[in-house]
Amino acid sequence: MAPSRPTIKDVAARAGVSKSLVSLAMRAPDRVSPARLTSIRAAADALGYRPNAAARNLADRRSFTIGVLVQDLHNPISAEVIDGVQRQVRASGYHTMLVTGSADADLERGEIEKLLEFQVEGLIIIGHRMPAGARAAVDGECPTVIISRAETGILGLDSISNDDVCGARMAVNHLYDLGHRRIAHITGGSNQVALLRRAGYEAAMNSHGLTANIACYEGAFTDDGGYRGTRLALASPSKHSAIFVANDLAAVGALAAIAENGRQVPEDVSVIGYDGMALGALRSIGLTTIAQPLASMGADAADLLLQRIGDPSRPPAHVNLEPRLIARTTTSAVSR
Amino acid sequence: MAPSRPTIKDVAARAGVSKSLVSLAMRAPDRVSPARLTSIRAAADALGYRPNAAARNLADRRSFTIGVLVQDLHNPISAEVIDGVQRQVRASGYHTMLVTGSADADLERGEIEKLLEFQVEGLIIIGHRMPAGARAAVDGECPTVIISRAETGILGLDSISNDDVCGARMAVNHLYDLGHRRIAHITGGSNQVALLRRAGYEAAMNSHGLTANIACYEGAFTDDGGYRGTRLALASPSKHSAIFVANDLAAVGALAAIAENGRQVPEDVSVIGYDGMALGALRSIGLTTIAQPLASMGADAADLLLQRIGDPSRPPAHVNLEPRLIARTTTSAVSR
DNA sequence: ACGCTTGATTGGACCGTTCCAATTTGGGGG
DNA sequence: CCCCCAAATTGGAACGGTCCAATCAAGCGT
Repeated sequence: MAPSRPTIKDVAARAGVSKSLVSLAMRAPDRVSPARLTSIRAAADALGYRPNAAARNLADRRSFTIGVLVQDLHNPISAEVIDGVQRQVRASGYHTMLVTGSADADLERGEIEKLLEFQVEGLIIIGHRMPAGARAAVDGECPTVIISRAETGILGLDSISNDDVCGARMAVNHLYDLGHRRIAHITGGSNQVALLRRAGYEAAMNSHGLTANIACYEGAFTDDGGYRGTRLALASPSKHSAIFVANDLAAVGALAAIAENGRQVPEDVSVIGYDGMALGALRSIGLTTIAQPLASMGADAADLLLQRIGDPSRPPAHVNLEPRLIARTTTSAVSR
Repeated sequence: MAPSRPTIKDVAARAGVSKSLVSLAMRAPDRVSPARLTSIRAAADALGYRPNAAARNLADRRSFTIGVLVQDLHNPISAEVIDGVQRQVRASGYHTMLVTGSADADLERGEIEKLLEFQVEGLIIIGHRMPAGARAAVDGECPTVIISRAETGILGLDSISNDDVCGARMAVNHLYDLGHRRIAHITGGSNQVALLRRAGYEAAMNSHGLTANIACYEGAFTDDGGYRGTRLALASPSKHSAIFVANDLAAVGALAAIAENGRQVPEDVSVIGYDGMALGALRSIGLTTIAQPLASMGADAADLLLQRIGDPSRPPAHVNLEPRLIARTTTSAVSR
């Protein structure tokens, strides 16, 4: 019932040649005579031959595959980064093997282990968390690039990130240019990324001479975090005319808090987020935001990785891409 | 520089035993004497030994891997389905290899081909489009389950879907129970899924004796599609008090159209979507919806696949899961 | 015609495992 | 003590490819 897939040997037999020639025909068609080539090809698809990757990888001692660990598949941001990675990886004749991380560090480690067992030639980690166990395992064994916003070059790995400090300044500058002075910040918690964005906010405020107006409210990178932080901000005596929220998801939460408070966006309060997730572009939301160049980050990561595969001794590089402002409808000039 | 990974042979040498014993120790530790086991293990991790999956798969003639093709990674729905698949697949000792489809049918076909070369033991396709070229390739070669809302058993494949007709009726019934009678439907276009939902809407309207009130407006499964369809609906002379939109994304577009029209949700118009995407749960949106049991669909698909792997001759099964209503804030009793 | 170069083809070793038949060990019972 | 059996261990043949050195088959210039 299970005639098990035909092998190169079967093809050879049917075409009346040696298996070596079949192998050659597959890899370098121009090195076998046209006549043989034809009959080999005929035999191959008469039999429905499909090369066995395991055997090929074993013999080649390489897999032409690069592994991608996505820590949070639910984050819509991941999809875009993956697109970028795939496009670039494919263009170089490599193939991609995707694996999802999870809160469970052991599972995550297991996934990486699998990837390594499969002899991936490189690893791309998408997410801002360095898989704990994986670090050691990966280190020095397999070229790795981490796409994240944090851990800037702390490890000896290549990394790609967006420039959070710069992005945060862009956000503040945008509001400043619109005439806002009482600009509050809803933080994203105490993780690396959130701290950088906060630092950028403070730096920009300072450079505009608005040191006295700096006001940070505790939030988180979630709908709820933004909602709660914003309630705090609205309750404060200082009447903020604009709010820079640590990420888009939280900014959407901020919108809810503002509406609940009976104020209008952007008439009473302007809101700007960070990330550029597709969600913000929806008509009902129209969130102004600082967009990370997600696809580029993916593509650059792939480039970096391929370079390192080519030259493992190259010193680790850290690429920090500049995000860009997308002005939509949640920000407007301050009203007198 | 590249000492290339140690093999089972290196471990054997270092532990002073034969490679066969090392192999055995890895697979069935209890069949090796404790003393040897200890020294083998010591040698293994002194060397940082990691089994070579290619070699193992070759020798075993199986991969313990199942391939997953995700047609639209950007659709947040995919992530949840994948979660379900992974959980179940892992529980059975299998491993998952994820691959993304794309608009380009050739690329998609290529990805499936790769999966098959890797000797995956089964295939799960997430998406409502049957990868054109893949169909033939896959057919009869590799157990396959398709998770989709359409193609109900048309193919000889196992499939999982949610019951769109039933879900649409639930949506209408919910509105009906709230006292609504002038219920409009914004369609999702002319694809299979959209048609089923529309059919469910019409059936429900009929069974409530509201045949005369049936009103479908052309839309699409996008933010914009919902927006446009809803504008049509609002412009019509029949004053609809409630709108059932073909999916959540479009429902969010509907919300925008309604707001733009100066009406309130749910006071003036109730809105209900379909899918249950996470987005709808955001505070700013609070969309009432018919939620597909995404994780269950994934898990069931995995189960089905594993069953079929166990018994390839089992006749194809089609599981149609019932969705459930999640009432949030975009629907309320009709106001007199 | 003839040795030669060149291109086409082949046989067999090898990649890192698993598996099985065969061999070695280690006691226990008589 | 020796014999026998079970448990522990080993050697070598697959698995399905790739690659290389060796063999074969043509042309070609002189």
